[in-house]
Amino acid sequence: MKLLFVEDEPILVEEMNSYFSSQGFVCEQAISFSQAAQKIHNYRYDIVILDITLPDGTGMELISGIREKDIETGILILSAKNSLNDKIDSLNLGADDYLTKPFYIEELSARVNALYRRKILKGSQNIHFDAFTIEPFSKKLSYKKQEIGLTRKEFEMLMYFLVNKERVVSKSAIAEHLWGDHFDQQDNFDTVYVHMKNLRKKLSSASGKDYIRTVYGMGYKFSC
Amino acid sequence: MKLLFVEDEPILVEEMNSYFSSQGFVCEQAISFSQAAQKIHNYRYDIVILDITLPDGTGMELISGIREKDIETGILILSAKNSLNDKIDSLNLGADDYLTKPFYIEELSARVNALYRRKILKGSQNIHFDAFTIEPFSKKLSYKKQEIGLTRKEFEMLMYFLVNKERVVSKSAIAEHLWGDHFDQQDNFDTVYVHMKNLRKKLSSASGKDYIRTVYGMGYKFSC
DNA sequence: CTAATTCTAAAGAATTTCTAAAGATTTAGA
DNA sequence: TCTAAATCTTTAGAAATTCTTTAGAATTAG
Repeated sequence: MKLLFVEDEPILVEEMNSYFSSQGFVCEQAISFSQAAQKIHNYRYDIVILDITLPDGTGMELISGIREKDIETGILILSAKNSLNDKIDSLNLGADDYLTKPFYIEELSARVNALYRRKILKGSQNIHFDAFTIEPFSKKLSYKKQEIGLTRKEFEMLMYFLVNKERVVSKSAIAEHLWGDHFDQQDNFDTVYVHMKNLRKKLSSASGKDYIRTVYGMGYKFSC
Repeated sequence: MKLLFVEDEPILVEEMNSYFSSQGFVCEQAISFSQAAQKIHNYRYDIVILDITLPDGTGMELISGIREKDIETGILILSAKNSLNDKIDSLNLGADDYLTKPFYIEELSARVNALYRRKILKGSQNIHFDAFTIEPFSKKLSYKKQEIGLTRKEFEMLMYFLVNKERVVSKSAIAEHLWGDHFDQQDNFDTVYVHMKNLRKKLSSASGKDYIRTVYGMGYKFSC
């Protein structure tokens, strides 16, 4: 469970960091909207805690930016001024909760945990890597909210890679997983090659990155 | 499970020593950064407990030194001053946990054990020798975080040596292990020689050390 | 029946593995 | 101690294997 703090007061950041780290959250921080935007662009966070009063621009844009990329990220707004307008605007844009400074860390924690529980309940057994989201139930892959059509074989192949992330999987293991008994050892791997190529192409042309590496003579390895 | 205490207060060292020894940890100590650096260079520790306020230099360098060598070593920082900066810096550099002096030995123990559990969970079925790490599932060899590409035959040969560390293995044993039935006694060992040479070269050009000694007329012996 | 998916086949690119030969080192025996 | 034989190292390139890509045929699903 990954948190991002967007906040420029180091002491507050540190306090949140240590508090949530000790609760088992993985924490990162950004001290400006631009830095936050960059981090959000490159990674995926489960909950973003966002001080909208930062000096370098409007936090509202950041909120819509997050929502554009990924509907599942929880957004919790911090605000120094108890402004009704900010509150309404940010909730309208898609924030999930709102807290006014100053606050007790325990209250923030309660709200973050509430968000966290909601996310778990909502059945977010979705799988994420970088900015990709996989919805196993509907067999859908998307990159930053944009759906990428995968065929069934491609989807199964990707799932198998994700289960075996960072491990080398042999072609026969892949074949066995995709075709079961129907796959003969005598068969050649031509069709594996073809699906591999197509899956690679779809992943890389969406993200610009390569995820599946060939380990010559041994198999393939998925990393992210 | 091997611990290293980097600490210059003899009483504290003695206390930690007896406490963790009785828990089954193997303990060593260094009373300065330079001594610690030397020990870390020569051995591999599972967890390093590091007082960053030692007088002879910056502990930050030591942290990055450890991380450069081996990503899996746990690092726990002790600090006399409750300095926020030290904490942030050291955590940023790759320390795993932080504890402020003075502390109860029980709290340190709890944190060390937490680190230990995390390490076990992380699948430490990885194999280490000197600063080399082998990840059998990802078929990866690395030296101080840097990956060394091995071909399949080289990888299998290295694994065979590690299983038979400090023993003399004959060429026919190696050949049998690498080629199974396909290897004929009538065949010559030319190809074994070639793979041996290539493996040796990769190991030595990464580390500057030779690990595989020729035992004339009998075979080869791997030591580290 | 149509469209999408899956598979086949073949060319060629990339990488590893093997072969062969020359040179170096070690051992054993004179 | 010297020499010949045996064993090992190294090199370079040939051969074999493994992988990528393409295009189109066969199959399947809607």
